[in-house]
Amino acid sequence: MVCKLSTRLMNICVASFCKVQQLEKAEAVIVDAIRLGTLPDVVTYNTLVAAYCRFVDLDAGYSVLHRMREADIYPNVVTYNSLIAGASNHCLLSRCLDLFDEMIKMGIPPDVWSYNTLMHCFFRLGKPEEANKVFQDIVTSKLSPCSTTFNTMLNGLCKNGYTANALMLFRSLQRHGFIPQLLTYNILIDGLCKSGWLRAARTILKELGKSGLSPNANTYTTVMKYCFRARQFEEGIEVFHEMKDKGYTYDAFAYCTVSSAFAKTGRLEEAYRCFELMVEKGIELDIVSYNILVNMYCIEGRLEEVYDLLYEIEEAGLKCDQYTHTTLIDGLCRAGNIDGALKHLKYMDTLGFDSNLVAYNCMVDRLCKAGYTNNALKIFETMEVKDCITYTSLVHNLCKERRFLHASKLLQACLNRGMKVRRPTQRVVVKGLHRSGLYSEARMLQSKIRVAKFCTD
DNA sequence: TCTACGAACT
Repeated sequence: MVCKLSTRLMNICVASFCKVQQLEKAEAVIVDAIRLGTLPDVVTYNTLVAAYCRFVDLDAGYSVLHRMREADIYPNVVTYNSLIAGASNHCLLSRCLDLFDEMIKMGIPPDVWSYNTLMHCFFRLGKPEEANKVFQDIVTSKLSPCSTTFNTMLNGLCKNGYTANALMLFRSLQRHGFIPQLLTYNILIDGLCKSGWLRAARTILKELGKSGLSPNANTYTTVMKYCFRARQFEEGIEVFHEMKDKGYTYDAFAYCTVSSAFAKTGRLEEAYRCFELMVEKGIELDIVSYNILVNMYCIEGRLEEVYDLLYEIEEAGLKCDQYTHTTLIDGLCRAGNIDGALKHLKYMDTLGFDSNLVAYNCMVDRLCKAGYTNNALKIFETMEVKDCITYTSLVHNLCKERRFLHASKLLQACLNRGMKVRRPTQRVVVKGLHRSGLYSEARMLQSKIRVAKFCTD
């Protein structure tokens, strides 16, 4: 009995250290406990597996699995779920699936948590069909779906562009007696806003108000972000004050949302003030907050100071990510230092990020805006991956230079690749072709637009 | 002891 109690106490200590990312201290607790005669159990090891997967990497989590085997402790479904989550967070789908095989071979049947995590992994990788298959499996199998199953599904549908399906699923769940949680509302409000379904988002927000639940800091931050994005500043600031009145303390998310919105609209003094408030509150800056500061310096053209800031980021033990580099590249272009931007872009290429697409797009867009369309086209030719934003920047600027035929060819290439192009962009090209007397090209483009519309509808 | 939401770059 005494031993059991001390194992529980040890586990509470280990979990507390793991929670705040102090893995060495957690390990030290275990060493001390063993010295005093208390052996770690499966819960102790599971806590470590989860922490190593979250804060280090999957292999570190896996090495704890080996340690538990050496200690003759058998992993259970929670152990594997932590590993699956680790694989999922690093987008390692094949490792996720291997772990499923491994646990089944070991006689540990996956539970609804395992499947929820797999579903989330498919959604994160942009594979909604596979995620939906997992969802259907959960619903029709003996595993009963839980609220996380539905929340994960709703979130995944929204993030993968299936907003209408998410809304339909939500209504159908409600008809079947599902009581939405605050998290469910937050997921839907953000998802609907992101897809531009502002009216539907407002309806859900109203339903949240009537549900007896109170919005939290997360809800306020989301609503605020979309007010700013829709250029409804006064409304956004109102939400900001309402959040304060309701007694919510602002966290890094709220401060970052507001200061970045101010910066984007040229209200730099207010942006800095907001950022300072965050620092005064003692909120530790993470890489996202630093990136917002980098952007503010770039907007002001304080590029020398940006380099100091990059140094400060590394000094703080953080790592510059693709946003940091992209923001700097954009800032260099904005300041007219195209050579510097190109140099940094090449440097970024060597850093091994998943994608440098946005950085390339910044280069293309800023070159176009500065009137160097041919240089932008040269960069465009070297790009392996392009998206509709790449094409749209070029098309608009070619039109500005009255190079409608070239714009039309690019627009068609874009449509042929199945990318969506905004209506105003299409109209500019068609109108330009007509005005220049290029009627047959205009007809060809219009028919391409119709076919593309038919395919996407 | 394990899963799901909000902040940054065109």
